[in-house]
Amino acid sequence: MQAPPKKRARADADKHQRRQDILRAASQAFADQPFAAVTMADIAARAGLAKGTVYLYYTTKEALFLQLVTEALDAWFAEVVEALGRERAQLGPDALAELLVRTLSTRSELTRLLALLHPVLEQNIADELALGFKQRLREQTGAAGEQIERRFLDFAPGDGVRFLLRLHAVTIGLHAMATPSPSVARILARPELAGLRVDFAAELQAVVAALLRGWRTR
Amino acid sequence: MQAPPKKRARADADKHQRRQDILRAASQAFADQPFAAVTMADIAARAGLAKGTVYLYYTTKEALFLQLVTEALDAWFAEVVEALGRERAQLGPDALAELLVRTLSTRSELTRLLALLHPVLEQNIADELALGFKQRLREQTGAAGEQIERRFLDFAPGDGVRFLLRLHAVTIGLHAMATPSPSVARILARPELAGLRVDFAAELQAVVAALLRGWRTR
Amino acid sequence: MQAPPKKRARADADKHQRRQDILRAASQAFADQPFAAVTMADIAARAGLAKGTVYLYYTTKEALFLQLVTEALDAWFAEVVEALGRERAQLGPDALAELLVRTLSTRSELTRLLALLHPVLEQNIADELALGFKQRLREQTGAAGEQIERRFLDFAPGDGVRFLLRLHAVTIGLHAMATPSPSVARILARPELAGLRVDFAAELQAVVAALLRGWRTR
Amino acid sequence: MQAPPKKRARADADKHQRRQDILRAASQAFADQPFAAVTMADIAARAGLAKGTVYLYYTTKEALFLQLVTEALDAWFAEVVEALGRERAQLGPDALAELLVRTLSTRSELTRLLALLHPVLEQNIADELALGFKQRLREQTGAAGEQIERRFLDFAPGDGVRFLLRLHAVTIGLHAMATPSPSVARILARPELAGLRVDFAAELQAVVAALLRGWRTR
DNA sequence: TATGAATGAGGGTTCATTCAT
DNA sequence: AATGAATGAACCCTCATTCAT
Repeated sequence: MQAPPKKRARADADKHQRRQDILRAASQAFADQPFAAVTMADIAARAGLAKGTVYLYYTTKEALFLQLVTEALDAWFAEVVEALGRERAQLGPDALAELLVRTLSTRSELTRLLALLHPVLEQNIADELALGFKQRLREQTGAAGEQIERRFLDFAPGDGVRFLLRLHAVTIGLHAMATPSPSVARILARPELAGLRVDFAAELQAVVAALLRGWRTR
Repeated sequence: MQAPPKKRARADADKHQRRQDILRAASQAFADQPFAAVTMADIAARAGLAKGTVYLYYTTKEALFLQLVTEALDAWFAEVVEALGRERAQLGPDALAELLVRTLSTRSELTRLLALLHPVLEQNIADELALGFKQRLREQTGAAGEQIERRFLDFAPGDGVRFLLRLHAVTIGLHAMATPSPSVARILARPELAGLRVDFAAELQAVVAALLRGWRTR
Repeated sequence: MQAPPKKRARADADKHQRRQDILRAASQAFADQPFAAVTMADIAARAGLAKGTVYLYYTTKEALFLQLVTEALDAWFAEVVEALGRERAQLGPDALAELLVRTLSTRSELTRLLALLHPVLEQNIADELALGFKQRLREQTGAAGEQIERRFLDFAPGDGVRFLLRLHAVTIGLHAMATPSPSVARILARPELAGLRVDFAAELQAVVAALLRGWRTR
Repeated sequence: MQAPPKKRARADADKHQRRQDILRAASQAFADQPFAAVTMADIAARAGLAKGTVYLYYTTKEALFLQLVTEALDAWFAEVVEALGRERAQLGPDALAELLVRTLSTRSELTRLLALLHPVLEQNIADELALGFKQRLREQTGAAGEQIERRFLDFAPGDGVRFLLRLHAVTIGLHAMATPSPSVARILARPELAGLRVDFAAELQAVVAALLRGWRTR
């Protein structure tokens, strides 16, 4: 009982499709288990490919997931830019925070990946790949940052990028705190520990709004 | 020529001392390598003990490091409380942020451990241990939170704890972003990517100050 | 259906025995397959041990087999020295060659290992191990060399060691040529290729005798 | 920007050229790394061909290198025969040895390949190929052997071939011993281990000369 | 004939943890 | 309480070879 070999991807379009297939397979595998538990063999199997084939498209496991981050970030940036573009007037701190939190809190894959980005994914990738990722990040951050600067009065030039980086940090941290292990989740269910529970979306909203409200150093 | 077996720790004081020895050994080992690279064998050797002995005092590697976090947090809370106690008057956002950042940015072991806490340390510990840790955390957070509430005008009751949790999140996130892998560090050295570099202390100061400035929801 | 864990080897004697057990297991596995085909898992299984346990006694596969060479060489040197000691008078080239060939050609494990020694075994061992091996080799070669010098008139001081090294080389080379792959063995069975067949013992005898006969430079 | 597909080799001359190109590429790749480290992909790239194309000309990696041995041997035999032909008179053992050693010790590719021949190259080739190689070897050995018999008084008919096979064996063995791994080379640099160092050319000269000197069984 | 995408077997090694002594 | 021998799961990646295009 074995799947037939995949058709060979000769044209660029086919290759691109294959990369996408692998990415989808990785995304699926990542959906219900932590990064460390996802094996390349599993990804290959889900994509209907042999193990070695995956390595034709991604040189390492980290490189593969870095691409996943890239695409998830792209999608998020696109949504943010689009949403901001739809706004006619300036946004207040709460409205801006709400827009960002809404787009982030529905993207749990992205937030999980962001938490992985620095301690794991960026640890085993070629310089070239890292460079590409960072340059793209700079561009996206730059473009979205400018867009944000136009929608939020208190932002001076350059503040958009600064803000996005800080949003990134807050997202990472809150995500970690809001995602307890099963064991810890049980503990936190106790009433007396209610104060330590973190609701990702609510906290993110609160923190980002406050950050924006207090932005101007005066 | 081999070290003689350690004297048995019978009295409670001896046992406590042994636990401390192990903790110091772990701290040393952790100082110059990442968590994953620290082996229990290494810790045991540094403590002059056999591998098995370490397990008499800490049931898992994670439990051991959780204790390390506990002590590092204790020390930090103590310093914060002490420093706040020394202040006579109310503190402004910048001053409060400065106090917190100063005490945090000099404790790199603590910040590294905090980044590990949720994704790693809390993954493999007994419920009992997790409970103890969280309860202590609640107490410390509670006490320090109250103290902070007294020093910062905009804080309402309960805000101290909330703020500390958010500080925790920001610390985790900024630490991750400010600690690139060697490969990524090389990349970020390029002038055009200057905007993506994160200076832990400076950013923490900026974020925390803004957070405090914008605290009051009105 | 699983073997019970081996009793723990605490005493030095027990540990030595365990090393021997592993060595025997490796020897068995090596008897009917080439080095590359022997897996550490196989060796462990034959020794009734877990895979990891083997690594407590030998740090790498190569280190393990280097020990096998060591012991096989020890045994051969012992036999040679003993046999030479039994001779009362000087030996002629043919007699000396015969003695050496007899002791070598019955030790196919040794000759196979010698062929592996330089291109494989010495490739992945710690300097310390390599040093120990070479020093022991020097001692054994030195002792056996002196013994030989006493039994063969044409040898001047130092010639014993020189001769043994050359014997080593010839052994390696002839063994390689006398051990064709199945495919090549089939080919060489053809009558017209009879001239290319190499009989290890016969050739070794001829070469060594000639080498001795022609030793004196004069 | 990619190299265009190579023009198709239709004429026999073209095909022969392509085989030569591949051989040259393999030779280059083999020059600075061990056999195992040379990949077929590397060879193909150096030859400006696709991986699959190489397999149109050589069925396996071993077959390719066997051809390399063949050519290197051809060249050596040619040089030897030519050099012997230039000699007018008989050669003494030292002179004959010197001639052979000179021609061998400058051909490190050949000696490296010979060391590979039996344990590696002859392991994975079609019978047909092995047959061709052995037959050619027999012819070359036969021709060169006869030539040598004419130049060395002590040789009886058939001795030339016998001698060449033994020369082959000695070459293999001494090459292995004279080519230590980096680690072992470090070890052998110690003064007390000087006696175990093997200088390929010097040893080969000594052994071959002795072999010749002692040739006549009487 | 040329290409290069696809295949998939294959194994040494680490190390947290256990438990006999 | 201390020891340290024994356990065994876990896994990425390479690369010779094949074969559809």
